[in-house]
Amino acid sequence: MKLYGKDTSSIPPEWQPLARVFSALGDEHRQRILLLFDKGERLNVSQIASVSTLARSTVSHHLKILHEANVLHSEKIGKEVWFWINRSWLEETFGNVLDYVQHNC
Amino acid sequence: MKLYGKDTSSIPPEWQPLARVFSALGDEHRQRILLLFDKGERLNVSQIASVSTLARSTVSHHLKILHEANVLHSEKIGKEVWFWINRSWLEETFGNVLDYVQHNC
DNA sequence: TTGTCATGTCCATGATTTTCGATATGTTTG
DNA sequence: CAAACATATCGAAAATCATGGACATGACAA
Repeated sequence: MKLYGKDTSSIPPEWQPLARVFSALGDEHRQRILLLFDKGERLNVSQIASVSTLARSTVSHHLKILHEANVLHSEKIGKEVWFWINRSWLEETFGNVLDYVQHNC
Repeated sequence: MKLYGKDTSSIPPEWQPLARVFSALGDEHRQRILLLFDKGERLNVSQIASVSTLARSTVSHHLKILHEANVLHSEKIGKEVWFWINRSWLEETFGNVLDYVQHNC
């Protein structure tokens, strides 16, 4: 059994950024938001909110979580904030997970 | 913008098993439990509970969620229930995700 | 059969997260 | 500058989830 520290109360530091991605994606609304993006597309908050059943402020909250987990990039241009998928981070993250599974499971 | 249905209130059916994996892994205690397993190792509930700060019934609860998400296999042998990582499912799942990211993001 | 052990389930409490409306901030436009 | 707009943040209510103790079940051992 692999133990990091004396018990299971904490995640090894190198797994923490990854753990954040999973937590961010562990919500149906956020999963659904991600699936909205076409390849390379950028969407602003209004566009996302307009196809959502949620209030605008709630969408904003979910976008913040996705952004903090590095899943989405964002850039403010004028009044609007544009979001797009952080492809390289997701590739790296899931590449590492797949690697881990293949070599350690 | 890719829309499944009229709004963002549901996940396309083909994504649902995957969404369940993310939800299951979106919790630190469950992430930590997974990291316990050595390559090919099987662990029973007592072993996992003994290195956890959580009560046995709570560990049981988390194991159930991981099992329902297909992340863990389980088999009852005598009094004990043994759990092990569903490697092939995780490989397939994260392989698909990586593929999706590489071709659609 | 009785006792013990490993685990699961139920229930009530507490903690966390989600949610929306109101308000605040910063930007463009008239 | 004032109005209109896009978004973020705050705060409180609602919903969901995690948690542990008590009890139930099922297996083995005496």
